[in-house]
Amino acid sequence: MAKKTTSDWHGCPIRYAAAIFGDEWSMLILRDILFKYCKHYADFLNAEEGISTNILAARLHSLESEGMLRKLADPEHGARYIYRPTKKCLELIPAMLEIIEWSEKWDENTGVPSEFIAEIRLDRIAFAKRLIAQFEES
Amino acid sequence: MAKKTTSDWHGCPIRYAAAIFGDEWSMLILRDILFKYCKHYADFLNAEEGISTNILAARLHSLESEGMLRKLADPEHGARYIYRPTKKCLELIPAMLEIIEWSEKWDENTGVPSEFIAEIRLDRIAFAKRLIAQFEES
DNA sequence: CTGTATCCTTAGGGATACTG
DNA sequence: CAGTATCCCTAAGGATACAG
Repeated sequence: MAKKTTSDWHGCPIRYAAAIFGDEWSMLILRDILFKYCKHYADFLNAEEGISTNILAARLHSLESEGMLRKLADPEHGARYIYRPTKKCLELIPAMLEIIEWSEKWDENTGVPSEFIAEIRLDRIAFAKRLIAQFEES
Repeated sequence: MAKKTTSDWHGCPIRYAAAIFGDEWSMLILRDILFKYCKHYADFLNAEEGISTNILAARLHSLESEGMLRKLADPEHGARYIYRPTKKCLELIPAMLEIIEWSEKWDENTGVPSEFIAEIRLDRIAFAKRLIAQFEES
């Protein structure tokens, strides 16, 4: 099946969500941008899972065209860009937190919680608000 | 990328979730079983999106092996089976509801809410409890 | 009805080279 | 650094036939 977009596939909320992040790489990119502060192309490229560069570029374009990411010139570095979440993207955080909570409960193989989990556990709501505040001031 | 399973891919809650339902068809099957009371093979097969039979069979096996579905003999019909959600699956409902709420807000193309959305809107929490009650008595 | 099995096509995606 | 372009391969997935 070709990857659906929201213009192919709407009218049902689950289908709509599936069109935007219903594939493994998009979910991981959203994780990186929402919870790991990834900003630059290389940050995503160097994530643990090892996405390849062509796939990363395609997914970033897709997420940008779906209104999830903004691509901005990096004021500090001439030729660099930074990717930031849109409001639409940030508002996915509650859903992501529910998913995280569910996975933590059911993944028996997790073993020691990663730093990532530990940080989010500290205070989920405060964490979400901090992210949204970062957005407001940008 | 070959479809990952939770045994390939754990240690991160988002990755774990992506391995289970991080593809379009699995999300839609979960929708059908959690919110549309689909029970029989044909119910899934005849869903609006038109999944093909080989893909459906593969996804049902995958979801069953991940502990999301139980396949039971249908007491009322000799050769038929019914698919029912496990507890693990039902506990995904809060996350699904968050996703639905998010999609309803951001999908500008939805137009008139479907019966599906309307029913869930009635009372999300009561709806979820009803589903869980159905499970308990089964 | 509930699937399996098979054929076939295409898109997803890995590796890598290359460009501004 | 931040991508784009190619090559190539595999697996996802559509269509359809068939079996219990």
